Amino acid sequence: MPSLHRAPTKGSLETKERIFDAAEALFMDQGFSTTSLRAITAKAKVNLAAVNYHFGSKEALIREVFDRSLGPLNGARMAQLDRLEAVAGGNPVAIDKIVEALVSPALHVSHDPLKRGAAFLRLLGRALSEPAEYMRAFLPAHYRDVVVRFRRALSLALPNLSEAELTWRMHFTFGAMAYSMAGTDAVELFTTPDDAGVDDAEAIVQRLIPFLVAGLKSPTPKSRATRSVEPSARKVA
Amino acid sequence: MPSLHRAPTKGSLETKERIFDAAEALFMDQGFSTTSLRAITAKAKVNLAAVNYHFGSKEALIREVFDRSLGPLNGARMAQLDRLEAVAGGNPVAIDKIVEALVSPALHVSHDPLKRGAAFLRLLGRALSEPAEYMRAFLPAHYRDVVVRFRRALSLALPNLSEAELTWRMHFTFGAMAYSMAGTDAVELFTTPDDAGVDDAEAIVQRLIPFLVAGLKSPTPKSRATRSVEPSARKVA
DNA sequence: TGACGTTTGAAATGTTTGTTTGGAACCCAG
DNA sequence: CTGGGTTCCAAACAAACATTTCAAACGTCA
Repeated sequence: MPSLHRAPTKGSLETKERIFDAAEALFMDQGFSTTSLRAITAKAKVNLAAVNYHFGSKEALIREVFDRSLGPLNGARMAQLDRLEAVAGGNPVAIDKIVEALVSPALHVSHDPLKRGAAFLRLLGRALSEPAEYMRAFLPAHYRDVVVRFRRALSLALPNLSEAELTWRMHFTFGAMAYSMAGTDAVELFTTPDDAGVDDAEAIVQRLIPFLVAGLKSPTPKSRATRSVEPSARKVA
Repeated sequence: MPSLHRAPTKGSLETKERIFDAAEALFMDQGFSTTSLRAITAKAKVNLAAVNYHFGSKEALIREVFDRSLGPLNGARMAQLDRLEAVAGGNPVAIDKIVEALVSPALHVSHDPLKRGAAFLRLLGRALSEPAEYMRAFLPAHYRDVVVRFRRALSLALPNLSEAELTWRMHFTFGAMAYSMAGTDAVELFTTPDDAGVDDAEAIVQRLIPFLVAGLKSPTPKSRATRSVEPSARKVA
C-alpha cells in the first residue's frame, strides 16, 4: 500500500487529477454503471491499472468524484441559509430567498475550482436516477442535513402547508431542479431549447427560481390533508 | 426467422409476455443497462435464449417495452387535449386543464392492461436519464408531437410568455413530472415521504398539477426577453 | 401417423467488465 | 552509486455479459 506523507515524486498528482477529470466528464454524460474504467483511463491517457492504484476501486472513484463536489455545494447552500436566518432573526425567511439559497449555489460552484463545476450539476442530476446500490449509501448522508434545514425553513415560511403537502412540493422542487441540471442529455431530446445555450447555468437558475417559488406558494388544492401532519422527518437514513 | 401469420402454438404468448413483464419490472427498478438478460429470464422463468428468439436482441426488447406503453400514454394525452380544444373552440384552454391532460393520463394508464401501468411511470422517468445511445433514437419520435401540441396550447393560454420563457417552463414541468415518476428509488433517498405511499400515483398527480400550474402562470421575472421569440420549434429531431 | 414449422433447453461462443500481477522506470535520501 | 519507496505499464485474470448454436420437444396440418 502507498505510504502517507512525502510529496508525490513525478507526475502522480497529474495522473490522479487527470483520472478524476476524465471520470467526472464521462460520468456526466454516460452515467456511472455504463462508464467503464477502460473508457476513463483511455480519455485520461493513463494506464488501466492506474485507477485501482490511485483510488482502490471504481466505486471509490465514484465516491471521491461525488464528495469533492457535493460537499462544497451543500455546504454553500446551508451557509447561505444560515445567513438568511441570521438576518431574519426568528421570523420566517422569504420563500424566494430560500429557494435561491437552494438553487443558486449550484451555479456558483462553477466558478470555484476551474470552471468544471457546471458539469457537476448534470452529474448530480444523473446520480439521482442511478440504480446502483452504492448510490443509496452515501447520497443520503450528504443530503440529510440540507433537507432537514430547508424543510424547516420552508415550513416556517409556508405555515398553512401541511407536512405531507410540503414533502410533496419539495419532491417537485428537487425534481425540477435535478432534471434541469441533468439537462442537456435528456432535455433537448424533445423540448429543443430554442436559444439560450444549455451551458448557461445562470439563465436556468434565474428562470427556475420564480417557477419553483410560485409552485411552492400555490394554494393547497382543497382541505385534502386527512392523514398528514407527522413530526417532520421520521427515518431519514 | 419466425414466419408471420398463424396463431402461436402452445405457450409462446405466455413466454413472450412473461419476458415482457419481467423486463418491465426489472428495468423499472434497476435501469436498462444494468439489468441483464440473465436476470430477466430468471425472473420470467424462461430460457436465456428466449429473449433473443422472441425479440431479437436486448435493445429490441427495450424498444418494445417502451413502445407498448409510451405510445398509448402519449396518445391519451393528445386525445384529451383534442377534447379540450374542441370544447374551447378557438379560445385558449385553461392552463390547469392542459396540465391535467399532460399529467393525468400517466395515471389512468395504470388501469388499462392489467394494472402494471403504474410501474411504467417510473420506467419512463428512468429512461429520461439513461445514457444509452439507442434511447436518443426513438424517444424523441414518441414525444415530438406531444411537445408541439402542448407547447402550442400553452402558448395560447399564456400569451404574455415569450417563446424562450415557455421553453424553460416546459423543461421544469417535464422535470418535476419525470422526477416524481422515477420517484421511489431516487426520491426517498433524502426526502423521505412521511406517509402517502409512493405507489399511490393519483396522490402524486393531484398534488403535482397545482404546483405546475402555479409555476407556469407565475409572472415573468422581468422583461428579460431580449433575444427570444423564435417561430417555435426549430429542429425537433 | 408423419412431416413441417415453431418453440424451448443446455451448452458454448466471443466480448467486455473490474481487478490483480510482476516487473520496469523513476525519484530521492543515505 | 546504491537502496527503498513510489509510480507506471503491459499483460493476464476471473467473472459477467449478450448472443449463437444445435438438437430435442411440441403443436398443427396434411
